[in-house]
Amino acid sequence: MYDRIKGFRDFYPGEMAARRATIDVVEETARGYGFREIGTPALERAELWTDKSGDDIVDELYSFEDQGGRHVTLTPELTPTVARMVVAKQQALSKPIKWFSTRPFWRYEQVQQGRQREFYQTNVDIFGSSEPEADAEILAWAADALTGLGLTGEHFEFRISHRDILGGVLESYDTDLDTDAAIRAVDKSDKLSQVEYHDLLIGAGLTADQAAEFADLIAGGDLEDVEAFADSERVTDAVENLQNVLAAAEDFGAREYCTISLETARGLDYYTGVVFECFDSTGEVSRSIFGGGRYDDLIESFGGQPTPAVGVAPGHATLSLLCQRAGVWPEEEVQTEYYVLQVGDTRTEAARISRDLRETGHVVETDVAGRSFGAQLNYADSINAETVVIVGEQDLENDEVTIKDMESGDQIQVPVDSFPGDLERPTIDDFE
RNA sequence: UCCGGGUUGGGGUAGUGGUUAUCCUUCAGCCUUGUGGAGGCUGAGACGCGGGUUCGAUUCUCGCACCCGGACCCA
Repeated sequence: MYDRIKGFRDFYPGEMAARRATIDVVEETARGYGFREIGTPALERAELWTDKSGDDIVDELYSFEDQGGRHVTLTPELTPTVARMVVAKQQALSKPIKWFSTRPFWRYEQVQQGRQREFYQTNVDIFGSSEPEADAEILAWAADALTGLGLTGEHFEFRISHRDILGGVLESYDTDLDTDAAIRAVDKSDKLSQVEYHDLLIGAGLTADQAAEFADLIAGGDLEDVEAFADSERVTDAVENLQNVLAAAEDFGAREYCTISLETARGLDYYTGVVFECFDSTGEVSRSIFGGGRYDDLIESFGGQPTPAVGVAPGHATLSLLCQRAGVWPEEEVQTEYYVLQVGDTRTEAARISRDLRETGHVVETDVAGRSFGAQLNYADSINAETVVIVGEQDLENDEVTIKDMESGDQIQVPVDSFPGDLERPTIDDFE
């Protein structure tokens, strides 16, 4: 016996069937918006990450030197790869560029609930539009994908904010402020006590009074208050942009899932405008389900023409947790439409029937193990076969086969020549 | 990297410093070359790995691996 690698998972057919159904919903929703699927390498040059984030990040990468002496890494996220792809063909690609992909990523991290070292994400991005409609379309896609999975507004919410609101309000204090530290404090405020939160803000350079005032303002989430308080062009523009995105989201059917939450900061990295995170409304899944936002500077920083971008990337592990808590996770079982049961030397006829049934797109199994009647029926039951076609020597003597409905146990003899005939989905009901 | 809790056939479990490790389930075959979801019989299958203590360790002990939570982190 060999052990699995920690943080890597096997998916057996039952669970995989549920995952496949979920991925299909998410991807079909993206196709419906005209997002086009792309394929990307598992391995990239490590410089894609170390150049931007420093060598410390290597600790969290599955990176190594390959036989050609290249410093490579399993990709921990899609964004740099997509940015590279956009830059490489920037002139050739018609805008806006709307891409999606579902695939695994790898990070050497501590394993926790909803977080493995190999994990799957569906990335959905729009490049080449700075209009609020692009942000709203990302939100609308995410909302459609989740509702398509059977979730409702009772199960999830998008907490939405704008990077320039926090930054702009902080800027309006005329003190020497560590803005990044303050934003980091806001991002963590959920998990901190009020005292700890205020202490962090004070540590970033605010006075105690300012910290309390700032915390109240941000927690209040009232855009007009914020705008009036900061009284700066940057904040005014940000508020207007956020309101425009929400207005578009209204038309796109996603507004009802959005809550303004200025405490949502989404880290510090490449986000530049609207940011949002999806949360479990019941609070049972404590961390955010996924996040997204606008990153208008990234393409340029990868050597391309300035190109606005907005995207989101739901992880399938947290998505699965959310669906399970909500009771809408698909049944974890395999499905089979027909089992063609052979008794005696009936392979030729059984094969013909199996092939005919598969022609019309059905899942059809037949015996490949030389098993007895009882054992075959047992197996048919175990694979959830809906209909069993018994091709037996006795039936064939009368030029018949037996159709058996597995749920009711009812069965009926039908002429072998008329099965499956022209029927798309023959069941016992067609012959009674 | 750190903290807590775990690990006995495929799954779920009982138990013990010393005979053949308990029970349920599962799987395979048979009873039954013609009827699964009922029964009977037969069979398969486990003390996570390594070191230590001991005459003897699945049991005590240490380390490691893996699992479940959590902290940090989260591009």
